[in-house]
Amino acid sequence: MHMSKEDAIAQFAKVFRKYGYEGATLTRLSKAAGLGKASLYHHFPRGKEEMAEAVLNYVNHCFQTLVLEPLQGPGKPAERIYRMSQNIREFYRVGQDPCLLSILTLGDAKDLFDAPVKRAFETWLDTLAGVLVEAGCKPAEAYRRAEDAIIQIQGVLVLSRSLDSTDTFERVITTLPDNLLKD
Amino acid sequence: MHMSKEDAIAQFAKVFRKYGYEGATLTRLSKAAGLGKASLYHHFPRGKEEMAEAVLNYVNHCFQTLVLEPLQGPGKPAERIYRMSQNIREFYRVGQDPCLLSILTLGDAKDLFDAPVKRAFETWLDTLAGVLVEAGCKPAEAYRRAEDAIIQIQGVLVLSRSLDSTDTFERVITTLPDNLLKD
DNA sequence: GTCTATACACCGATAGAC
DNA sequence: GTCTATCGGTGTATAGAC
Repeated sequence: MHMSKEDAIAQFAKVFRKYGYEGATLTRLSKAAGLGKASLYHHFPRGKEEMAEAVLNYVNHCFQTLVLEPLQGPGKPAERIYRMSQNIREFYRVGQDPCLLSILTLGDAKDLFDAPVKRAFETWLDTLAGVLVEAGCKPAEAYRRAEDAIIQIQGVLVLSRSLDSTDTFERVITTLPDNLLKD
Repeated sequence: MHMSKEDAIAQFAKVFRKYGYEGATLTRLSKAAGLGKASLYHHFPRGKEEMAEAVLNYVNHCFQTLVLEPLQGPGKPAERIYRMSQNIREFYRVGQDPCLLSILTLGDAKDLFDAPVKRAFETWLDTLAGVLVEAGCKPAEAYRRAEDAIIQIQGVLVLSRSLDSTDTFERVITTLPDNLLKD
């Protein structure tokens, strides 16, 4: 391989995010990896489905590092939430990248990946709500606010893509910590 | 045709929403319309792209009737916003239907439909902001709140689909009018 | 206006040379 | 480990009978 397997998977992620599961054809994946189609099967014997699994694991790993670990790490709750917000800005490239998880809820991919996608969102919800409880929120209120934050992020990704603008994404990310911690 | 052209287009809409533009194959569209593939070309000579255009027009028309007209119609701003919220609940079938506009921002469809999709969101934003101005908001604040409302709706559609639950959708729609009109 | 049959490109996947 | 060549299937689209 010209690039490492992890680099290839990172390139695959771009293809799956942009075209969705059905639109991520072996031709596109092959070009993204700089390998012939047949060569992909040496690294991913079960084909496209295995490539998508690898992408999902890779993205979950990035998400873990950039979003979840800052929330669980040291520092005051407010600082941790600020760190998460800044890293979310990076993770979604200022709203220019669609969320891979949400992409995998469409078409054939939904049936293949609904369990891990659901788990990923639940983990995010629980982790964020945990920090808010630590900051003094009652559990029910913390969970509601965590939901609202994730809704805001997913929503602004859709709107940014539709309007082809990063302004609203910036605004939402900037105001996210205060919205979570208000009162 | 067993069904009217409009009925067929409504069936097409389900296919495009569920599978995306690339995943909406002629075989699936053919089954949805109850017609052979070749027959589709009698009604939509330019093929799949023309079918997607028809779906977009149809959905925009439904959206106009259910969401925009209530906002522009008679009654106090608060009543109109409440009516919009209830109709949004219906329009997205309590969060069980993905937003067709957001679906068309992915893959090949993005290049084909980005202009009309952008226009649709801008119209929604402007109409909603107009009502908030009428309710006493300053224009900048009204626009910001309109953005937040649409972000919430798009976001909760993603989350509802990912968690396979309608609870959060119900909560967001219920609290939407108060959030828009608070203070 | 709908159908069967078909054209041709591309799909995911495999065989086998190197 | 990567390639070319190829498979069977399906994609979009068209021709022509009825």
